[in-house]
Amino acid sequence: MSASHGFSGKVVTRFAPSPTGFLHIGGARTALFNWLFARHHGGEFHLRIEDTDRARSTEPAIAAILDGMTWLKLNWDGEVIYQFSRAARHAEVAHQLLAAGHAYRCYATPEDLTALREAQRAAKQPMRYDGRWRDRTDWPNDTDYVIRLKAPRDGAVTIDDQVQGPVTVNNAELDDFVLLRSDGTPTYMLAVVVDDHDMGVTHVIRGDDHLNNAFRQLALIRACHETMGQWPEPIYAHIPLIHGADGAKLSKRHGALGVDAYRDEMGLLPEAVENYLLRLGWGHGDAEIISRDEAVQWFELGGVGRSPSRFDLKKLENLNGHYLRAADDGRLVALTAGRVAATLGRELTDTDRALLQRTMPELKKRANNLNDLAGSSLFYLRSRPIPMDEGAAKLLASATPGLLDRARARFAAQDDWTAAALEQVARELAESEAAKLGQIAQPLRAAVTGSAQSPGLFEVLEVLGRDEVLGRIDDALAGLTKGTEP
RNA sequence: GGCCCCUUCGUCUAGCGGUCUAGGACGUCGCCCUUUCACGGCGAAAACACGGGUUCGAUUCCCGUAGGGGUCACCA
Repeated sequence: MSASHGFSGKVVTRFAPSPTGFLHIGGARTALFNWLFARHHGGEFHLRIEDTDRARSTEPAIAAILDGMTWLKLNWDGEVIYQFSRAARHAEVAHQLLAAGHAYRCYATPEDLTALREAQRAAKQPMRYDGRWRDRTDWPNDTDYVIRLKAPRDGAVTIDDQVQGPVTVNNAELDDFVLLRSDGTPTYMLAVVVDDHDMGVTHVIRGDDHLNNAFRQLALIRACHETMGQWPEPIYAHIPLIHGADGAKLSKRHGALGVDAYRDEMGLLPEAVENYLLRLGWGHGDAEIISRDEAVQWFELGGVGRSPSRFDLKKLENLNGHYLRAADDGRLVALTAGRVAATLGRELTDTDRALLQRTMPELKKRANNLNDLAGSSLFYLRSRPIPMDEGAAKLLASATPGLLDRARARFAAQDDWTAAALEQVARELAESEAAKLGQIAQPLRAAVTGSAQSPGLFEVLEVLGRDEVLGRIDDALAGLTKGTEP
């Protein structure tokens, strides 16, 4: 028997994270795929918070998930659904199943179950609930019980997974799992099936780690169908997990961070993260830079690979550099202002912002993330004397003696303070000194920017203005600096 | 350990029996541009895990082996 094949009708997907930690990169990709699939088919995408585990679910985690989804612009349709609020409905279904004979009361204590598992382990048998209460009716009347599904014991189930292909599991591998806990709250297995049904979810797209669960859920769905009628089976798509750069499970060390870390600590743009996540495990010919419109147009489950992929920060950063260069300058000013102000230790003035805006086209070519971008703009905004890094100090130390003084003299006499005119001055000086332009430009760059690298020197001189430039040269000549900075 | 899944350059991938002396991207290296660093341009090295089949023909299909991953709760 096969789960489900062709599909016609409105597509409904959902992203259902449990708020026990932050929205990590794998979850974000699952959300993205669900979002894209729904948008591609003109369907609906819902967000459901699986907070049935009261002890582990937290408010900050919920806030982080919503925040991350919003940052990535993965807008969901309708209200956020909190699973815990539907507990009564879940219990209702469990009791209907119980009444119909598709589920049963189990009075086994945790100690019984532990002993059972111990025995199975010792005998090298698979560790599964043995169904000891499956057919009993001699129920104690003063003891709590759980409700277990009376799962089929014979035959096999095949799921036609849209990513993994057909996967078959023998029912003998599955045990009678718990639907309703002894305190009356639903387990994940029950809650997912009931909520997906009630929400009209047509396609369940989730991490590969849930593939095994799909068989249990299908057994439950079929029991529901027989009990309550009209309980359609969703189409499944289990996407491969993301691993760390070393091939091991993604851990905090390699990127299993909250998406907020990508935004705040790493200074990445949401469109870059989206593009990267899209290409991780999915391809469309040779396409690398993919706009959101193209992604919506092209995305299909058949394009999702079957094997796990490794997280590659280098590629993400490269992509981020691409989107940084393509980003609007005003937006980049807004995104870097906070970082710049924090380093400078003061609020930015309108003049500062105008300066950032003006220099952004050149600065953004040299940065792959917002941290570097902010850092590269600092020299424009600092007041004298500016800090000098090691490379700059070296350039100054090895400069032709007296050359910087003579350059200063020429610039001091210069009226037309434009990049083109200043370059002309420098070239004339180089010629009269029989020096290469670099011999003048490099020490000058060091003096004026405090660094061995910067945007085009003459543009920098123009932006800084004559007084500031001459002052900085004087500082350098006097060996006056704030010391080295990283 | 049982069950399930996966396996093309270092990494992400294209390839859906012949078009593959295997394409693109990141990374690496070289060259060009050049006042530095970038950006940009050009180029190089770099892969079908292994063994059997099927076939006129396998990277593509099947079966093993090896390696990797997932999962086995009154967690989700």
